[in-house]
Parts: sequence; C-alpha cells; structure tokens
Amino acid sequence: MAPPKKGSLGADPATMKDVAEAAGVSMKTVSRVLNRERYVSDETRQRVEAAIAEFNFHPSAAARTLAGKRSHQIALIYDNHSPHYIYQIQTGVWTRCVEERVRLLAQPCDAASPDLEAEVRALIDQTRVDGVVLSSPVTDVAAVLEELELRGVPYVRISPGTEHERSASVSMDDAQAADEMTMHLLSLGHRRIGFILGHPNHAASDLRLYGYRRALDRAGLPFEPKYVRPGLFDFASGEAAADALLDLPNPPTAIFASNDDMAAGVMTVAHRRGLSLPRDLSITGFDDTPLASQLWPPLTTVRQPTRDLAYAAAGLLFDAEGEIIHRRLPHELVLRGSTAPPPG
Amino acid sequence: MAPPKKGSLGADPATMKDVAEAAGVSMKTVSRVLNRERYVSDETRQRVEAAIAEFNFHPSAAARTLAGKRSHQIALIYDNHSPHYIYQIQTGVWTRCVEERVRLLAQPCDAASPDLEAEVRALIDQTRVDGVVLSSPVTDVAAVLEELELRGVPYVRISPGTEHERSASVSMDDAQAADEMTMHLLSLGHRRIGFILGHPNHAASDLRLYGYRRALDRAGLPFEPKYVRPGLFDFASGEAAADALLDLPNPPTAIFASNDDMAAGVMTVAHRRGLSLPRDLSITGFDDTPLASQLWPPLTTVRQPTRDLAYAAAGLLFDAEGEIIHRRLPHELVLRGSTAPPPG
DNA sequence: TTGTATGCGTTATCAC
DNA sequence: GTGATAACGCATACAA
Repeated sequence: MAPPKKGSLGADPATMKDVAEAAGVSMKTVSRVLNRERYVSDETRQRVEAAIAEFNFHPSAAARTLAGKRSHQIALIYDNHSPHYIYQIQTGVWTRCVEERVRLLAQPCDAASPDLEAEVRALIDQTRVDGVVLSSPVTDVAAVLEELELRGVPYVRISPGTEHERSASVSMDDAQAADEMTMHLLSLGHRRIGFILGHPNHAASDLRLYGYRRALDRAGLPFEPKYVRPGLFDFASGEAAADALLDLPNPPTAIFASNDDMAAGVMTVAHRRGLSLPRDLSITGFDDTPLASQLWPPLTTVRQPTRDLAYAAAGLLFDAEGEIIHRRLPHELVLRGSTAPPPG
Repeated sequence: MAPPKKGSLGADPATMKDVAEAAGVSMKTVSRVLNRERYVSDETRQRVEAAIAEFNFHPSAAARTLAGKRSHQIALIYDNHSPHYIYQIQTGVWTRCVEERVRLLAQPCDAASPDLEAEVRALIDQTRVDGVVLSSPVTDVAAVLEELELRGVPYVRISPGTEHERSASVSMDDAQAADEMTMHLLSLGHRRIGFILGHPNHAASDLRLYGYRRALDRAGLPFEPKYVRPGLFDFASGEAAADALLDLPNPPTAIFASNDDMAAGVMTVAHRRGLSLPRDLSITGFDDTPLASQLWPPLTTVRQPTRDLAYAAAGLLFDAEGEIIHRRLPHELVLRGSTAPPPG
C-alpha cells in the first residue's frame, strides 16, 4: 500500500521541500514567496503559489521561529477585570493580527503578582514573541516595562497611566470626557453632582476625577469631597456609593459613576428607593458594559473607543518600527434618557 | 569589552547547552529534568535545577515543537458572541493550562464562515497544537470535527449540541435546568408562563425549550405556542419578546427567558409599562451575564458552571488520552427576588 | 542513571 | 532573480 499522499488525509502535513520540488524551484524561493519578499519573478511566484495551494501547505511556525528572526506571534498581556473590556481589547488586537498574518498569544495575569516580571520573561524567552501589547493596569507595572526593554521586545501600551514618554501608546482623553459629561449635567442645571471613583489601580480613575473637578472649577462651583465616593468598577460598589450619596443631608441631584457597572448599581438603588428616573435623579457613566447602557432609562455614557484603541495599538507594533508614537482616539458622549434637569 | 553574560541583561537568552555545561551534565539530562522524566538522580536534578535558575533558563518553545512530538500548546476555538461566556470559557481553560504548563492559543472565529475548516487546518499545520477545545456553537460544525479527526488532533467539546458520541465532551443538563426553573414558577402558582427562546444556532436553546415543555407536560398543562417567542440571547430581543408577550390578550404572569441578557430586557419592558416587580410579573433566566442577575429585583437564574466546564474540558484533553469521556457538571437554581406568586 | 548522534522544517548567508 | 548550505535549540532513538 502506497504511503498516503503528502498533505492529504491522514498524512503528515506537506513541507516546504514538497512544495519546492513540485514547483521546480529551491526552498529558498518558496520561502521568498511565503514571506512576500521582493526579487521573485511573477511567473515563479505563480508557480509556487499554485504548488502551495495544491499541497495545502502551511509553514511550520516552530521552524520559522527557530530559524528566523521573527516568530510571527505577538502577545497581549492583560489583567482579569472586566470581561467586556477584555473582550473589546482582544477583538481589536486580534483583528489587526489577522491582517498582519500574525498569531496572538493571550496572556491573562495578575497585575499585582510579584512574579509577573518572571512570567513575562518566561513568555519572551519561550515564545520569542515579536512584540507585546499591554493593557491597563499592566501598562503601569514598571518591572514589566523594564523586562521588555531589557530583552529588546517592542511593546505598545493601551491607556497607560504613568511615564507616558516611555513607550508607544494609544489612549483616549479620560479627563476631557469626564469634563464634558460633567458639563452636560451642569448645563442641565445640576449643582450638586455626586461622583463615584473608579478602581484605584486604574489610571483612568484619577483622570476622570480630574475632569469632573475641572468642569466644576470652570463653572465656579466648589469641589465638595462629600460628593465623591470610592468605587471598584463593579455593580456592588456602585450600589454602596449611591446609598451613601443619597443618604447625605443635601443629596446630589445627579450622580456620575466612573463606569456603567457602577451606574447600573446606582439605578438599582434609585429604583429601590422609589425614585423616578430621571426626574428625581440623573445618572451617567462610562460604557464598560453595553448591557448597563441599555437599561431603562437608557444610560447616558461616554462611549469609549476600546476596540479601536486595541486595534491601533497592535498597528503601532507592526508599523512604528520602534518609534515612540502616541495616538489619541476620540470618545463620544452618548446622551440618552437617564439625565434631565434637576427637580424643582 | 566582554560579551554580556548569557541570560543576563541585553544578552541572548541562555540555551540548554549553557545550562548543561554549567551543571556538568549532558543536554539530554537537562532535557530530562525539564520534562520531568524519571531516571535522574536527586543530586543531578538539583545541580541542573540550580543551573537553570542561575541562567534563568526557559527552553525555546519553537525548538521543542520542532524536535519533539508535542508543542506544549493547545488551542481554544470559539465564536464571538457573549463576552461573558467567552471570558468564563477562556479563564477555565487557561487555568488548567497553567497547571499543565501548556500555552493557550485563543482562536476566535465565525462559526458560520465557509472558510472555518481551512482556518482550523492552517492552525493545526502551523502550530501543531497538542489538542483543541471547542466551545458552542463551533462544537457543531461537522467540517471542523472532520478536519480535527483527519489530522489526528485530540479535541474536547464544551456543550455540544449534536453527535454526542463523536468526541469527548463536557456539558450541563440544560433541559433539566429549564425543567426545574419552570417547576419553580409552577409551584408558585403560575399557569401562563411565557418563554423566550435562545439563539437558534445554539444547541442549548432547543434543550431549554424542551425542559420547559417537559415541566408543563408533567404538570398536565397544555403547551401553547403563543407563549413562546424567538430570541437571540441579547437585550434587544428580550425587550421585543416581552412586548409581544405582554400584548397578548391573556398575557403570561411569568416570563422565562433563555438567558439573562434577555431577562434584563424583559425587566426593562416591565418597568417601562409601570409593572411592579415581581408582584405583577415574575421573571427568570440563565446567567450568561452576572450584571443582569444583580438588577433590581435580583433575577432568579440558573447558574451555569461555564468556567468549570471549560476547566474540565481542558482536563479531559490532558488526562483522557483519547478516550471518549462525557462529563456532566451540575447547575444550580439561584432563587432571588424576581419571582413571586401570580397576581390575584 | 547518563551520554552521543541525528534530524525536525524553516530562514540567513552568501554565492551564482 | 535564484540556489546551496549552514545554522536555529531542542527531543528522539539508541548506546553505554
């Protein structure tokens, strides 16, 4: 019985050698076609491409990595917090990787772990990734940045909170977005605006608070710490903060939560207290979680360009050639039913 | 100037050869220690481990893949639908991979794409993954299963909807869960129970409907098609279905949505219509989205063991050695504030 | 329990 | 434009 044909049922996959022989060229030429190098005549290229298709040939990633300078892989390192955020980030980066014919290694981690630096190093040494995309809050772990620089691995940060000049990065203007949202509430007539902070280890949390204060300042209103409550970007902390704010002697007429999981918590507390929305209370957030934005009344939010940020970040890795470029992408205020002028 | 020390700043990573020389053994022995093979004396092992630590040595994945029979990588193939579902699945599989010291290649895809089979084949040929975990609905794409079998790649399916005997799999009992939930509503006294179907390309959708019908049958109640509405597992389809159900001449006193994004849509419609929950309407779902479950009133849901399923699936890949094993994991009914006896 | 020789399937280097 | 040959860093098979 003849051995099974290469590349067909039950056989080992075809190798470059098979393709080269079939096309009547050397392996190097096949390699050239595969890697889209110059100096291949059109006619040769077509013969090779036909042979590749015929054998259904897919080059071994391992062999390419071992022999070459590139691994055709990049890694996305992220901490586990909001599934939606991660989903957007993964999707954005992945989309760009497909365009670039590069594989994506998803690397969840704990940004607070003391071993993180070692994990990153193991990742680099084992896989020889061509680059790394860091998402917040891993963007601000100095030991990780150091390790990447030491090993000479190009990296891009998404929404870094510190040392902005240290690497290429993409971001949105959190302060400006919070400023605009606060302005929106002010323009409706609100004068007591509650603010719920984001998770303390996310740089965006500070920026959003800053934007809130800046808008108040510009409007000539005093900043009152009692209207600012801590939060953790989750539903429960939104509930707790809302209860605290609404229990104040002179409660706010609007609450601005730093993300919309927390804003959903605020809405829930409002329902529980029998408040009519948005007549009795205006609520706004940032859209980490599309579901929350759809609730009744639809939440007024800052639409974050998370997916686009991730796509752009991967793009910088491929295009920027080590140049330190910063890209800022636009956000969008989505004004919906959850805000209205203050009562009375 | 002396060349930088191997394994230190700015240098190439150390190789097995460096480690072997430092430990005074052959490369083969280092390899044995790395792969936890037997027949290494304790003393030798310790010397080697010390050298590995000293050089901070991490073996090249590419070289291991090329030389060996294993790639120490598995792939997770999933279609992009619910971020939460994907998150749970990824986390579960990833946790098991870490235990097994294996890398995870996350492979999003479009289950409806005609090229899917080719993508899977390219993945296999290029990466030589040691195994594949399929999550619904890719579990039911026959061409993909065929390709995996042809190439001899072990695979495990999470919640497959078809050909259950074809491969190892893990699942929960969707029909039983829906049955129990329907029973809960029946036991509260409901006799007109609306049902919102899941996405038609998910096998669980049929099973949940089946469970609903089975419970009605057992209770001696007729199945009335007008109380069953289509859905797509998202908020908007839940809203639409709720509106249709509540517009019926004899509207249901309870609505059972096939997931809780849709249940959140139902809640929103109820609020919009001025219904008091759960007095005027009882609502239940399946917890695809933790946020929805937290809404006020807290949603009564089936807690799905998604993460555990994923963990178990990866486990089968590593432990089952090709045996076709089916594992069924328990669900849990979480009874909360969104249900009550029917009005009147 | 340990070591030696060979090859995995590509890319890099240099020659033509 | 194209080809020959030597790496790449490890696991395998077999020998000791």
